[in-house]
Amino acid sequence: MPTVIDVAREAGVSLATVSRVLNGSAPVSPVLREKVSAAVRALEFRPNLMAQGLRRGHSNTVALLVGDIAQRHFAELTMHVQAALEEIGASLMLFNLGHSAARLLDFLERAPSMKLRGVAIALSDTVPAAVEPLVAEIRRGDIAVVAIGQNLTRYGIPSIVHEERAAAQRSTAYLLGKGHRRIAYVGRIKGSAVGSERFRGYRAALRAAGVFDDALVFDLAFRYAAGRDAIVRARENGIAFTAVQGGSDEIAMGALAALRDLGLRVPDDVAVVGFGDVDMGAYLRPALTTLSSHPEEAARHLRDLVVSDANGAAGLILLPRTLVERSSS
Amino acid sequence: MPTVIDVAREAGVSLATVSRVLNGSAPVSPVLREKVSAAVRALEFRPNLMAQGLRRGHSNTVALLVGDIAQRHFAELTMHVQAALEEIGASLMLFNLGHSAARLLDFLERAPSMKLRGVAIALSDTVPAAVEPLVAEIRRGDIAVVAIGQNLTRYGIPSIVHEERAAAQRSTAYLLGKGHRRIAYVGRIKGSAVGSERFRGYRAALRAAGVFDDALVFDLAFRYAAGRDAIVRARENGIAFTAVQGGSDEIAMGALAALRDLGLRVPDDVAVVGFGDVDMGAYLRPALTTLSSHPEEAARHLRDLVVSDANGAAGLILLPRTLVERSSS
DNA sequence: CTGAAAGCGCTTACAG
DNA sequence: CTGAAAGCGCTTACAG
Repeated sequence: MPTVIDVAREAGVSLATVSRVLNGSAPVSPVLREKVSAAVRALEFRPNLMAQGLRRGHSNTVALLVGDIAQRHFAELTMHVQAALEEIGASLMLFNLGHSAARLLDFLERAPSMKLRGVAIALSDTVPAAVEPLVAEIRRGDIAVVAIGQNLTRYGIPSIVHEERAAAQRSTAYLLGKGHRRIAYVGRIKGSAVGSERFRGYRAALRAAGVFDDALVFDLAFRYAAGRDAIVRARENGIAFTAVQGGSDEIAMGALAALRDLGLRVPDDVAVVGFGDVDMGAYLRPALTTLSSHPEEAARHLRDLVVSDANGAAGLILLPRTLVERSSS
Repeated sequence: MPTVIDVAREAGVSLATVSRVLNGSAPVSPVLREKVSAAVRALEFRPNLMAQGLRRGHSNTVALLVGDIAQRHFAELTMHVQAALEEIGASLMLFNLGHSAARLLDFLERAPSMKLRGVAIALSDTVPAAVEPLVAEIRRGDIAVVAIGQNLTRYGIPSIVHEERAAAQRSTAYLLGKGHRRIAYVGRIKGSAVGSERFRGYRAALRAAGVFDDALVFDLAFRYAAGRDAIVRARENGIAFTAVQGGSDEIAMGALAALRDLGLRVPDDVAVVGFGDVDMGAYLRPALTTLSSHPEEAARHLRDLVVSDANGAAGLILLPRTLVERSSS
């Protein structure tokens, strides 16, 4: 692998000039610039990223911490984040937390030594206050820290979030508008900050209509199993309902399967609404009514925050969700 | 951030001793070892990964190139690869190719300058021969290159693959055993090496039974849409069949939706079999019959190859698939 | 077993 | 506009 020394020799200039041409960090005469460019091409030179990183104090890598990449919306987010970072020449380091707060803290502790360009925290789980000093330490190294999907501005972290409470409220109101009064909520998952946020919207809508009933709220396992188990258990306990608001599309899909197994028709006997508009939903039969998500937009905002070195602001960027009506409701 | 110099000063030893204790690279007397450890703890020292990488000649990051992270099985693979790499203290850099060969070549060209520890290529798309010299160049830098999901041993790349042809053949034989004679294949996707490999197994089974019919082979779009479009088009063209072998679970899911839309019952009118056993399949109704995948095992093998610095061997590791029978067939 | 010194490949004051 | 030199923070021969 050729180094800047080789390029300098080939071009007949100093190391400094090579570096200046490469980075455009200082004016260089057209003659030397062309010589350097020719040498770079001839040698197929590419700067050693480790050396560059050491010297500059940071790499061009952004770490994305996701709550659980097995969940569809995190996979979609990951895809868009990778693409958005690529636009600014940054690489994506992926770290899957698997819903573990311990793993989050562990990573944040190690982050300063990694010399990252940024850290994006994408979690639905409740984030412990212990992250605050760790984030402060990371920022001391001039690393951008951004939250996606959950509002962490209370820890001074700029956050890009979808509306959750208002969206769930709107969705529940939609079901109320269709005449439903017994609407179950599946997905106030224990430890999920986002899940309980959505729950609050659901509850607000039902309270406003005077039909909130705690017996219709289920917080069980997670993903498909949660949806299925909630339906099965409700049946066992003789709890009646005519609609289900899922805490996620995957939970709603699990509910659809359980309803089918119990011989209930959707939407005739029970209407089902998901959350997140995961691509699969449109291909289910009945297709899943849901609330949209905008991972691509979130990724774009993340990219911009990394570029502008967001630290300091700790602003909140809010992405709206819209109801996507399909045949399950 | 404290450096080794700070640790050395704190411990009253030389830099070399600090490094030796940190890396266990040479014997150090118990007394000094303890002094260094104490200093490391006191200062909460963590080695600068950029400096370490520059000096050692490589980082501890492994790049995973996936064909399309939007496809479920790539997301699952990514999850397991991240976990497996973590066991050896390595980080995962994720690069999504989006089925673009140009992007693959581009990444491989840049790879040597990244000073990675390894590159894992997980693609279903046909890989052009142009990768061969690029891979050779990468290896010159002592970076392990491994293929997952597609046999690239012809380019000298050790490969971890699932059986494809034999599995598809077995699956098709299973449908034949159920009495089906008109079995459609959806998923010989243009440019998909893995897809056409599966197709060959399907064809072999049907030819052995003397019932292969090219009119029943569909290679259209990809993912859900492929399955849906194939069914719709077959219907429009009056092509009859009683079973569908999908080139992937997602394609099969699209087919299920289309069949439902056309008023056909599964499995009574048409049986459907997928490929890959993506988690969603078990929650569909009817649940999807499919062929298993073993991403966790693949990730484990990858980890081992990275550790043993696989280059040179170029062996083939074959993972078996088994038929997972559910209600769609 | 231990330390002083060189060097990995860059970038950036500093001096001209 | 240009170059010689220092230095980012490690690791590893080399000498003792």
